[in-house]
Amino acid sequence: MSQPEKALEEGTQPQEDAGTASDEAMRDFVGYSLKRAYMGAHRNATEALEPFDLRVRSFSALTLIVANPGIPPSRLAEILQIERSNLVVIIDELETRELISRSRDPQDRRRFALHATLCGRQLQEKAAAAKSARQEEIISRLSAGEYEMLKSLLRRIEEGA
Amino acid sequence: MSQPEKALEEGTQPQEDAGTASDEAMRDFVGYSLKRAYMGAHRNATEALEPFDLRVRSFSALTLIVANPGIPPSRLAEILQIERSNLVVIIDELETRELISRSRDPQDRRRFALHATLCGRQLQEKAAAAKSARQEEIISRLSAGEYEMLKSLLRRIEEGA
DNA sequence: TATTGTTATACTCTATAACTATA
DNA sequence: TATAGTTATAGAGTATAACAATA
Repeated sequence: MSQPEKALEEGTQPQEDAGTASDEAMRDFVGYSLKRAYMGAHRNATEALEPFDLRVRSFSALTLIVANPGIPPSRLAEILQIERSNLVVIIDELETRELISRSRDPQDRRRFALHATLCGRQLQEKAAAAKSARQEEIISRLSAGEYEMLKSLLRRIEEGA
Repeated sequence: MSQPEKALEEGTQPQEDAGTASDEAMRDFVGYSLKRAYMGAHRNATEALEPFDLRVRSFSALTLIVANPGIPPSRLAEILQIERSNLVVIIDELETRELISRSRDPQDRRRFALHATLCGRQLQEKAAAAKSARQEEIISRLSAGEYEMLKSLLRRIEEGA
């Protein structure tokens, strides 16, 4: 489809001038553009969640617990694609702040069932609204159709990788 | 444009069933999909570059040095959006492997001018070809038009953030 | 006084192994 | 024997402060 070497051969000719240095040579690697877009969105989200004392990952965990009451940590780790061992500290913090509760699953006492508390649901709702409002600043330049297209294309990239 | 809370209210109704747990509640946050697509692409790229003993970041640095001969580390750090102090170790490794060379800029002796060696250019070319071939596996499901659209949309997300 | 490259350091994120309790 | 949760730890990646050389 695209030849990344192209930029080096015909596009920007290598020049002995540091002032004109650009990242054009990396732009044919879609991962490069993905990373930069992700980094920008992540910075944006981090700032939006800061007033709620939530990091992006703890917000994601809280949101998924609100949406999936009773979810066990193992399933949550699987969805978030992080190690169970690394999820523990996130859950610990959410529980300490009384945003979620841990209770043993009666069917399988190895498992915990995670539930958001009323306080947790309320915080999640406010944080989600703030995050959405902030996200609007980024995607306001896209039409509704373009936004749906972007999500669809990202989904296909994700599934292909 | 989109209301992330929607999924919780009308889409997937919170069910006391861990088996049906999904990440649908996070899908209205474009950063979530961006991260997953980026992570997949990064894993893919890491694997493609492994035979060349290059990490994604050192490949990016080498590629930009090949494309921009004489670029100083400060400009390279700026383009890659990393701290100068963290770039030092990357440049050190590329120089130790004799893929690039450091020489003082005669105009401004504070600066270095970075150049790829012949060996460095050859390795970059081979690695870029392997990375592109591997990338094809991901984007082969997209038409040429969709691929260009994706890159354009990512660019606009990046610029808006 | 400001900038470039550098070192040292700390903090976050991620990955792995081993343990316990349950199945 | 296998799985869920947990602990400890090591490795990346990232951010900050301070310094020497140069402008």
